Amino acid sequence: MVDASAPAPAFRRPDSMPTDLLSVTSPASPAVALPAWAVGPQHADILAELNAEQRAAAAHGLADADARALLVIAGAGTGKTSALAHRVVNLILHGADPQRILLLTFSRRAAQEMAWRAGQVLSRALGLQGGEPPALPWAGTFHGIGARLLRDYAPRIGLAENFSIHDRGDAEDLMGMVRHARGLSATAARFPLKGTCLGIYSRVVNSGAPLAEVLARAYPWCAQWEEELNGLFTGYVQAKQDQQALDYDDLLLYWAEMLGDPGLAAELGGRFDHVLVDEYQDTNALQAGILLAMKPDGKGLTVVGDDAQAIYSFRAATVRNILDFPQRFATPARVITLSRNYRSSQPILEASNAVIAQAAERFKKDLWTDRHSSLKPQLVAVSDEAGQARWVADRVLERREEGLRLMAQAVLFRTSSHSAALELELARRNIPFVKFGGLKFLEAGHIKDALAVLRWAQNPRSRVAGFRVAQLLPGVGPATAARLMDTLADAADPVSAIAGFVPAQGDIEAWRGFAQLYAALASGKAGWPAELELVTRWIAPHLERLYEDARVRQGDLQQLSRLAGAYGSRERFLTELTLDPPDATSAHAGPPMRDEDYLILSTIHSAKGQEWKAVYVLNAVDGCIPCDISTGASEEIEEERRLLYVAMTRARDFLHVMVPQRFYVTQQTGMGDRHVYGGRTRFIPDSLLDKFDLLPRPEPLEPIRPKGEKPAPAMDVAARIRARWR
DNA sequence: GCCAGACAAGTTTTT
DNA sequence: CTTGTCTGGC
Repeated sequence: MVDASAPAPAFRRPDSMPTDLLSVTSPASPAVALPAWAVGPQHADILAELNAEQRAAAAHGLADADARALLVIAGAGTGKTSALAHRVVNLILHGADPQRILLLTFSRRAAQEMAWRAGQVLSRALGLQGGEPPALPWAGTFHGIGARLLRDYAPRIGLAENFSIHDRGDAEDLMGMVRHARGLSATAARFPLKGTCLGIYSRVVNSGAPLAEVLARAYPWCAQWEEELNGLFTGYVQAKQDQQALDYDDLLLYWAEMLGDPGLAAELGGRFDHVLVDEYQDTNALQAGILLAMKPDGKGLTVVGDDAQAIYSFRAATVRNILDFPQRFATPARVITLSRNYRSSQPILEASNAVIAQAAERFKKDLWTDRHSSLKPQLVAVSDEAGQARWVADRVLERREEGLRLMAQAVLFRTSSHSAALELELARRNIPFVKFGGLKFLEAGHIKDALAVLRWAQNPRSRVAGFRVAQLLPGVGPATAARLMDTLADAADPVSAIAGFVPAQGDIEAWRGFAQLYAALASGKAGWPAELELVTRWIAPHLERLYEDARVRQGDLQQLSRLAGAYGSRERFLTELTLDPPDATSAHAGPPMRDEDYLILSTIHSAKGQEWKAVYVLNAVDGCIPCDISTGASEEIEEERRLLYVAMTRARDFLHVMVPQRFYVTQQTGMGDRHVYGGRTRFIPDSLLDKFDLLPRPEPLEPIRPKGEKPAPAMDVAARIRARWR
């Protein structure tokens, strides 16, 4: 048994990590138990700075000895983080042990911010000056906490302690290998791709629903493969266990299964006096099950969320979790609603409220604010994406002239690729930006290659890693790699097995070089992060051979090396990178300097929980918001509506909703690019137009016509654009 | 039997 | 840009 006070292996994000500057930088302070003198009635009254609703949430169950579970419905910008942080501090001031408080958040960034805020409040309450406030050792994501608990309990549940954690890509690769091994890549009718298979599998695990139901509801086009999929998943689970690997879902699933044992459930539940969960609307059935198993009577359980901001159903999150929460307990939970918005101006709030008011089912709450303003949000008609990019860039610069830093402004969009035109425009004008969401650093092929080498050294049984690495060598393809992994599976000593392996058509010299590298890594003599240098040096010539743009990729590897120095060991590096990948990409070669100013570009999903003074929402047209893929079931439409609501409520003072009149879809070659007239998003119908300032200020349209045809008269186009606004 | 390279197709959102 | 499939060459 590892003591709960042991330093958290998976929980400290190194300060020097480049992406860190994008979030609140919290000093990673060690867990400090409060001195006895600090606990008592003499502390400052921290609750005085809250409003009545927040205070009720922060004080629930303390003064009045009300032991019910607590549900806090916290609308956008209502000071949710503050209320939660104050609750944590209040608990501590009333004698709760910080080591026994479990704080579950949606992202690591949110966890850090929460821990930091709580630390601030606590310092103030205790009148601490300077010095490090006590930290919350058990603040993290469900997945992160799961990983940590599983490392602790591994010996007791028959799990290898050095289990690998597969990220999405690894999991897909393994699924692909099993898919192939079972002959499913050569079926007459096309079998679902490995990514789709993993999606289905993940959905089954996270929703707890039977495969047939998941197929019918979310993957109807794969329904004919139910039997094969079932077999595939059996093989996939077996493969994971054979190589001692857990995927993201397993981190929750093993945790939940562990709680199925009454003894362990009592032990785990008893380990924490208080469990607080943020963003509860985005948890799934599996996560809800974990909470219930840990706190069956609801005592000590607090969940906070906003059903109007549920945007993760694709991850099997269900808004039912929050809607049904009060009734899950013998004594129903207490519900407190925070409705005072501290973020947005009155007109922005009104427009956002109007958008969400059209939603079908929700906890009723109309947010209010006293931040009056005469400035309505703008609904801006532009010709097309290029015009949109120019308009946004113009406005961003204008605002900066007015004194609003780039960092106080953000551009939000539904899909990562929607910012492409804008990125070009920004680059052209030398406006620095950082983009969140979309393809990540770690998903690039060459980064995965390098990490696979390390992962393979860490866990020689990792078939996914070995399979990938072996194929970097000239003359080694899937067949040889598979043979190698088979040989290795039976071998007692992986190092000599690799050294002794002879690739039939491979380059013997190249193979020897790799065997030496592997031996060096396995011995651990080089130490960390020197090991990564060895890998980088070894991999360079291979990248040269495999990729056209090898030089750029070399640069990325150096970036990886820089990251590596901040972690204590190879194991930590791999684990933390998997659970908390750097989530920003930027136009710069390296990360921007700390004092540099840059514009934020972000998917709406990644913008959750954040706010900016000025917000630009791109492509508010049908087909983008709602996304044309998600226009099937009405539930999906509702989620897209909430997505727009989330985007709009990020704005404090200025909100611009962009409506390009013409939107291109790239089609197959030969037919040329097509365009669609999606029209303004259905979530802002005519009846809501009075909530906005309309800016029909279209850019001049380029003629759109097949070759050889005369351009349409300009007047036609202009009339058409006016007609859009009626 | 196996690899490398060419070609086509599918690309939402994320721990 | 990546993944899957097909084909030519060893």
